[in-house]
Amino acid sequence: MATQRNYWLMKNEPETFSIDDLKREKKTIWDGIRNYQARNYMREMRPGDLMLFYHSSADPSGVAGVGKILAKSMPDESQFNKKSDYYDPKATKAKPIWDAIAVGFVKKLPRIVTLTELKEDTRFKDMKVVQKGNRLSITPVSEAHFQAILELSRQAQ
DNA sequence: GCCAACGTTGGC
DNA sequence: GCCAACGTTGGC
Repeated sequence: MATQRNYWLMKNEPETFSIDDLKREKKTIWDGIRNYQARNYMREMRPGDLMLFYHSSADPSGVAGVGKILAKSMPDESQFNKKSDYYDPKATKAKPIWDAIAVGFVKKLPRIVTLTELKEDTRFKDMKVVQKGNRLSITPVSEAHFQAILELSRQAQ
């Protein structure tokens, strides 16, 4: 039986790393996630899964592109690095706490599908990212929501 | 820059 | 194991 492909949404501030950066670098290691729920979602990711690259704290905030999960999650090296902002003194090589995930560039959307649009369209009312107070940087997305966002990006706003 | 939401920490 | 204090996220 074929493995089910899953879909995700991953937030990042474009000032730090944007869809254009991913396009230029082709792939990246998504690290620095320090939230257990987000980490657990990373551990569920499988090669071939697709993700919506969401620009947060941006003007405008919204979905900017698509990436592909390239490999299963691995220990996040920054947790061992005392000089890193993401250093975690509780983590050891033998017992890592945090994971990172390799993400490849797939495409930049023709235009950003903004958070405002997603909130105004009742089709997306069950999406985690539009729900009030959701700060989680990684959330699962249904295939229907994923496809609908790509379709919206092909239409003028 | 404000602040609501909410996850984490640590004293008890 | 409770919960107050604190820190962070992220839209506005």
